[in-house]
Amino acid sequence: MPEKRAKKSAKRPVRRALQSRSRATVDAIVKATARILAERGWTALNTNAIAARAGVSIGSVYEYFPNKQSILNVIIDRHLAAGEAKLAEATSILSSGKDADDIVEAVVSGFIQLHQDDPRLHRALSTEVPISPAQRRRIEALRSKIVIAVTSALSEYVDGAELKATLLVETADALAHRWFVDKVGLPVSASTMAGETSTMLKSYVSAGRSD
Amino acid sequence: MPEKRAKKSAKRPVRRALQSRSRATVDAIVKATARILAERGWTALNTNAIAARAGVSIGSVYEYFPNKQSILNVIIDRHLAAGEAKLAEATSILSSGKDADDIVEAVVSGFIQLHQDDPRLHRALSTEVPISPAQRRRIEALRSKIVIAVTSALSEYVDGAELKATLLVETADALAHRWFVDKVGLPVSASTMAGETSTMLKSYVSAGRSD
Amino acid sequence: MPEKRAKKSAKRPVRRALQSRSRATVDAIVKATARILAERGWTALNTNAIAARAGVSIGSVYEYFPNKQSILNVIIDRHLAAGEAKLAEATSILSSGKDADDIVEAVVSGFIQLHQDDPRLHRALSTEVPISPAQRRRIEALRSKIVIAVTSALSEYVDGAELKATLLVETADALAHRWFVDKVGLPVSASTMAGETSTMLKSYVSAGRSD
Amino acid sequence: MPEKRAKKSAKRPVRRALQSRSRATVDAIVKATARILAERGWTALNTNAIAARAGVSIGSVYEYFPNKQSILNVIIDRHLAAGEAKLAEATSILSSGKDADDIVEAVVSGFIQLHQDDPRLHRALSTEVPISPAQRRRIEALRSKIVIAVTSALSEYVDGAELKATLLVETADALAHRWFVDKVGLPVSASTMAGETSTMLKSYVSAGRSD
DNA sequence: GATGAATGAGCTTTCATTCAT
DNA sequence: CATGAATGAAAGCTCATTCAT
Repeated sequence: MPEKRAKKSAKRPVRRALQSRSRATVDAIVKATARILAERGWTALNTNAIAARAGVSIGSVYEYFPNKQSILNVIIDRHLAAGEAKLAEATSILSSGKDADDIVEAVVSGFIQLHQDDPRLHRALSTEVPISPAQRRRIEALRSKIVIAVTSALSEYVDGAELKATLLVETADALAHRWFVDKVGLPVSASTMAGETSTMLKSYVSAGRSD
Repeated sequence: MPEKRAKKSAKRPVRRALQSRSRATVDAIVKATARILAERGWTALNTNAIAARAGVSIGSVYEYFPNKQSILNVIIDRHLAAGEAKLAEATSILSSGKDADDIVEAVVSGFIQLHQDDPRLHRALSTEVPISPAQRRRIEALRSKIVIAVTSALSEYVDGAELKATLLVETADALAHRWFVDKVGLPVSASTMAGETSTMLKSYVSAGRSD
Repeated sequence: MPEKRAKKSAKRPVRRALQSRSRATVDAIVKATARILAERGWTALNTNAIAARAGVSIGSVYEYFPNKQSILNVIIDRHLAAGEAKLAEATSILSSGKDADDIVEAVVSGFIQLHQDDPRLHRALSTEVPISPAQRRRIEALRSKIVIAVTSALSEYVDGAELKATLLVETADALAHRWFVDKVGLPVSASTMAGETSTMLKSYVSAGRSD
Repeated sequence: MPEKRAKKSAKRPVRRALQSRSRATVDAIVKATARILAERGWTALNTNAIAARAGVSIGSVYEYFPNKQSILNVIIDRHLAAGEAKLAEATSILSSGKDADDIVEAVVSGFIQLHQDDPRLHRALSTEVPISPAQRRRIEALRSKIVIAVTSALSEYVDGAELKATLLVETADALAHRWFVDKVGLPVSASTMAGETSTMLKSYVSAGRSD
């Protein structure tokens, strides 16, 4: 069995090669899942379809994932990671920001960017896929982090920063979802709605400030 | 033919008794469905569970509903009907309202009342249950009606009433959902959040008005 | 309860009236069954459909018939009775017949008349409805009777009457079914096929006769 | 990459082994279906019984067949294929035949062979199983082909070949069914009946020929 | 007797998961 | 490790039959 010896004698490279192959397989599975979810929805998502779409066997899917939910968890995790990345990115803007309006602008545009990236997948994740309590906690934790960051950024400009940050974040998130994911019944374009959203929130955040 | 007369005179009560039995069965099925949905979620909702929870046989479920989805449709319909009733009720307030602030108050409190009624069921319906395109259209139609009513009410007080009505309705709906259905991560009580929501929206709606 | 006394005091007329009502109900059920069978086939035949079509309640169906099969049995029985009636009628022709050709003619036209009466029902009965072994025996018994009658009629004209009668009866039955029930792929009209059938069978029956 | 080569060289046998396993499963399912149909009839045929009898799980049945009807289609197809094979085989006899009697003999014995092969299954297929319109067309198409072949074979010996071929084929088919499938009420052995059938048909076909 | 609501065994089918190859 | 055939619990639904009214 030459393969076996090869593995033993040259563990590192082969392992690394294998790992990259593994990673590729995992990635193919996750991407296939996301594609099916975005294109055909939760009801059409089954493990055989995932395997077929990923170009691997169903056995391989279970080689890398203990069950179907765990694939979804990866997708949700990636979404949350994207959210965290966006948060980190925004934090620098927030901290280096000039005034409260810039902060509102950063929050609103941050959520819009988040929802504009693959809105069909986003919709599926937020309205079809059953979320486990653990995932829900992770989502809320991220939300909380964002609120804290925004609170801290706002606190030097306004009073009652936490309350305002909470409203700002929730409203920006919900309305970005409506304008760019649901996209229905809008009297004007989504970006006009986004502008109006900013206007409303800037006015709200700045209301009654000390200066 | 005395039997015939006897039968005729007896038919009504029997018929009525039967009808009330039927209605009770239908009601038990719908209620059981709503209960399971609220308590154990869409994933746990199956026709056998519905029958068991309703205390009827699976056959009775299919005596009154052609399929599983149709039971859900009734529940969704009832929810929409509740929304429409609330709208009708609010409309009188809107039309007899004194100023723009009253309108905002009516919209915000209307959505809060809507979301406070069985929030777990509300959550299940809005984030788990697969909604058919037809149902989605009905939901959007109701939203649209509400926006129109609010637009009309606002138009005598402010400029750009439609845009403002849209933002007002969407924000009120989304935030009421967050404060009273999701109920997570709030720095203060839900009703304080609601008060803040009203404040923000009143200020937004009244901003830049002519007088 | 005046009805009850009425029943007791005037048993006969009421009983007869009831019996005729019963007979009407039974008849409606049987006719509805036959209609559904002829029009929509065995797969569409269920007891609720029968009750609805007969204009009676499902309970009444089970008042008069112990189960679904027993309704079918009545239909099959009626068909067999029609066959027996046709046989009795034909027997007089057979016995008063002038020659072997008349006998063949009588047999062929007898089967044609049998198959022409409601061919869709006939088709359903012969190719869809599951026949119980008991029914099959009854059918074979009737066949047997016919063969015996034909044998007896033929025996004064030909040798080997039983063999010839068997072939005659089976061929006439099978071909009448093909020409008038299946009605497919015929190069000429069904009645021309029937004429040819007679010709063939007359020639066969008369072949090698003593005269 | 020795593994790859090893895999490649090993793939074929494995693939073949898998294929033969699949084929064995498919075959077991089809055979089980045919057995149940022959022994216990259409009423007793359900997918669970098929799986149990085939010694496979119900899941495997649906791995290879999209639904119950498709299993039956395979059986019907096989029957039709057997009929077509018999036709092809008979055609050579027909074309190389010496006279009209040989043709009749070939047709009669062809149908007998067809019906003698698993007569119980044959009976179930022809009198119980619901045949789709498409299958019915296929059956009639085969019948039509046979009639055309026989017509062509007969046309050099007799006048009105098509009419005679139609009667010949229909009679041979129907009577072979009666003698070898239904097997009831025969005064003499099935093969004697078959001989008589041939005699009748030979005489009919040759009647009124020119020579 | 008549009614029709209720019953539940039993059917077809799906799909997450396992395991022999 | 990869494969994909096989598994079987579980779901949706039908319909002959029963039984309270």
